[in-house]
Amino acid sequence: MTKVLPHNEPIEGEGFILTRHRRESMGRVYLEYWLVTPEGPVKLITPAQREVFFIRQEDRNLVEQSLKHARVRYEYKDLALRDFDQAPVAALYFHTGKDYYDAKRALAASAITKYEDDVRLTERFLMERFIYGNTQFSGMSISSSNRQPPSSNNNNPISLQVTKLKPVSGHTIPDFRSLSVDLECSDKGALYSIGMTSKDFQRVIMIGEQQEGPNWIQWVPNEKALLFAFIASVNEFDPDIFIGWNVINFDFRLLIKRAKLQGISLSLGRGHQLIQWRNRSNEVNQGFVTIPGRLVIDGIDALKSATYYFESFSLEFVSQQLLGKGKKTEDVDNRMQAINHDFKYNKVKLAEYNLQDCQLVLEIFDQTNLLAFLALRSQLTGLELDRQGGSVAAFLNLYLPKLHRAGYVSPNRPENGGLASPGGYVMRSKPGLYQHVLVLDFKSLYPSIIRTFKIDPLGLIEGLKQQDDPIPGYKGACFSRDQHFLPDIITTLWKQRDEAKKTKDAARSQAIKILMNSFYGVLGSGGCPFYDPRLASSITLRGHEIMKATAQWITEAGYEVIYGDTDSTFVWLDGHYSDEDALEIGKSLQEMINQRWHQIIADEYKLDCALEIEFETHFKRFLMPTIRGSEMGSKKRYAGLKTTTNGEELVFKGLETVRSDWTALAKTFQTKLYSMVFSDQDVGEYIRSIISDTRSGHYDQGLVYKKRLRRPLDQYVKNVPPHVKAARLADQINESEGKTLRYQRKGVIAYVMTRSGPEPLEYLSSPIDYDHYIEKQIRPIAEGILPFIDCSYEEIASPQMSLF
DNA sequence: ATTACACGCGATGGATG
DNA sequence: ATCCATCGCGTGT
Repeated sequence: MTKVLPHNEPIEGEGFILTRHRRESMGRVYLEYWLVTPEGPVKLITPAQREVFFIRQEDRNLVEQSLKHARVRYEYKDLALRDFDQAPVAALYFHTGKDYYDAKRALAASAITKYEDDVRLTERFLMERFIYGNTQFSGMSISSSNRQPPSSNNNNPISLQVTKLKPVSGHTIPDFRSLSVDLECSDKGALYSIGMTSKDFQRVIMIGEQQEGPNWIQWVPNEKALLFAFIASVNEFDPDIFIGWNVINFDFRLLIKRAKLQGISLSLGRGHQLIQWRNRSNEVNQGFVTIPGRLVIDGIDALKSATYYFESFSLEFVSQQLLGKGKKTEDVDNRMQAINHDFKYNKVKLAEYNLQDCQLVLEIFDQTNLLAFLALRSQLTGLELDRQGGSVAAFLNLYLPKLHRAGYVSPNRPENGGLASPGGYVMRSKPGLYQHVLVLDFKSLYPSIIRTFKIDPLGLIEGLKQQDDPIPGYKGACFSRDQHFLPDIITTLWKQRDEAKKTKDAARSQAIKILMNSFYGVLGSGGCPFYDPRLASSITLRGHEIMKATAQWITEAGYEVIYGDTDSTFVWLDGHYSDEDALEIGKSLQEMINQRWHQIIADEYKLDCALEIEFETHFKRFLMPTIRGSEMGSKKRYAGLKTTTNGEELVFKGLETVRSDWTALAKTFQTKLYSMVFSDQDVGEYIRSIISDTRSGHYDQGLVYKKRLRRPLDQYVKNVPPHVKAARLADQINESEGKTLRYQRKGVIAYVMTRSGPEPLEYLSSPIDYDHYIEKQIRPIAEGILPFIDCSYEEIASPQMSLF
């Protein structure tokens, strides 16, 4: 394909929006979008745009006085739009960022209400055109060949002046060119080498004398040359996306720092622009990078946003879990030593190590389909590919353009975070050791309530204007029968998800599920401009009603409901049933409940019912525990035994086994103990053996507590819990030995309870306090289940105890 | 660079007697 | 010595 295009030729095409930028020149604002297209990278430049926000027309005089006083240049225009109080609004337009920000400041000072003054122009431009992820573009070419520096290769991207941008139907996942990057450096941050891999590319740039080794090693004399060689490699490979492990806050952060130190411009952009670093507010150690035309995506962040969860997000741990392979386990201190040693004496080995890390990241992305997931999310929400969180922004992207067309501007966020709304209904439970417990779940309960009862911000406003026959909500809410958007947005997503499930497109189904479930959270969050307790409560309190009525019907059908949480109902079949009988009952309850809800919602509300309950699980054995030291049934904690295609499976919810802050000893013990109880085995001997083996040191490896330090170490002031004691001890020792302090700014601490209190695992010095583990890890677990088989821990344990 | 609330449990540290 | 409110964490949905 020819790269040098004539100037001012018409071009059109289709692509995925990778990066968005706002440029200002000659007193005008332009937007720049970099696209990934089948023909390669394309840069779109929009015509000049105006910044905008809205005010009430009644405030015009005040506003104009204020703006005049602040010497702001603006344009005022009355609009046919209203705010949620039905007051007519006007737009204020600005040609420059300075005027826009000056105006915002001036109006804030005089406490004049502004609307939508925090919508970024790059986003507004796309959302108002209903462009989400992909777009169809047409425009005129801009020749850029004469603007390239001489060092550049022939990868001249296509640039064009946009005349039209349109949404695209369909969801093509672009074939991203991704490059996995990893740095090696000294403990002071001096660079040793940079590794890069892709499907068809591998290179390690290494500082050192040319020597024997694989041809993918490029030798450079010093750090300056290393950085130049890296920039050259990037231009040569021309990646859309850099990937890596903690790649933003470690690798790129360090690259920027070293380049500054060496006085080098780190021009990694597609048009040779500089990479930019921005600090996240309040967080010194975390930030973002901006590279025009390219993205940097961190594997850890990406996995988390796809709802992967690992005990540890180290590259080693995650590779083992996902790929079944990793690198050699290593201690952080020793690893640094090994790298320093290899850099001196074995550079080829260091290069191989460097390359291996790149390769593992590449394989993790491949295995998990992460980029496809992120692209799908971007296509659903219009958010940037690398955006984390952003539920509110996603909602606004989908909702605002529709709201404007319905004649309204967005309200503002509540001043003080807003009042709390009730959450899900959690039934009191009936404790016991059961046979045959069925679980029935409402599928996506909150989205289905929104769909059925037309819960919607606009719908609430319209419903409250004396309408004929609004749909009742809670806390005084009424919803319009026909004016609303959210129910239809969810219905569309729901259908798309069913499609995705049908075609076994797990990434897509997952992305849709997350988005659908985020809508309730957004409406109930003070961080969302549409927050209204009437919206949130009309969802959750309807949920309460549905749960209670459902339980009532099951009771009337002759079965006992022993527990329920938000959208699930646990039904005990008291009596002897075969597996087939249980299955039949489950199905018939499902039928009955679905049928009755459809009936009620049609008869009483004249609405279509989107509620759907599903018979999910048949537990052959089930334990609903009591609250510790009480007769009351517990909530959010239970265990059960169910049959799957792979045999029997033990399920634990909320109990110690699934809690990361309990010891391996406790988890092993609980799993074994429950499985014995569920198969009616005698447990006395097992418990006694666990106690005595613990005391004799047999399980010492399993006595480690791991707990997060969720705040900086010096901010634990009201209380000093054991894990903080251990962390402080560890860093005291680190300091006295001249080592790096490891627990000052959040993290995870591993500690052991000794006779002199909690001690960090890495500096364990006192004898282990076995009594602590027996009393605090074994005993409570035994006491959670023994009463249900008429045993007491005292009786089982004391004969053994008396020997000591 | 702003989805929610409900819940249990162990430890802490001050109050209580 | 015991009680009790609170803290801190992790979890369920």
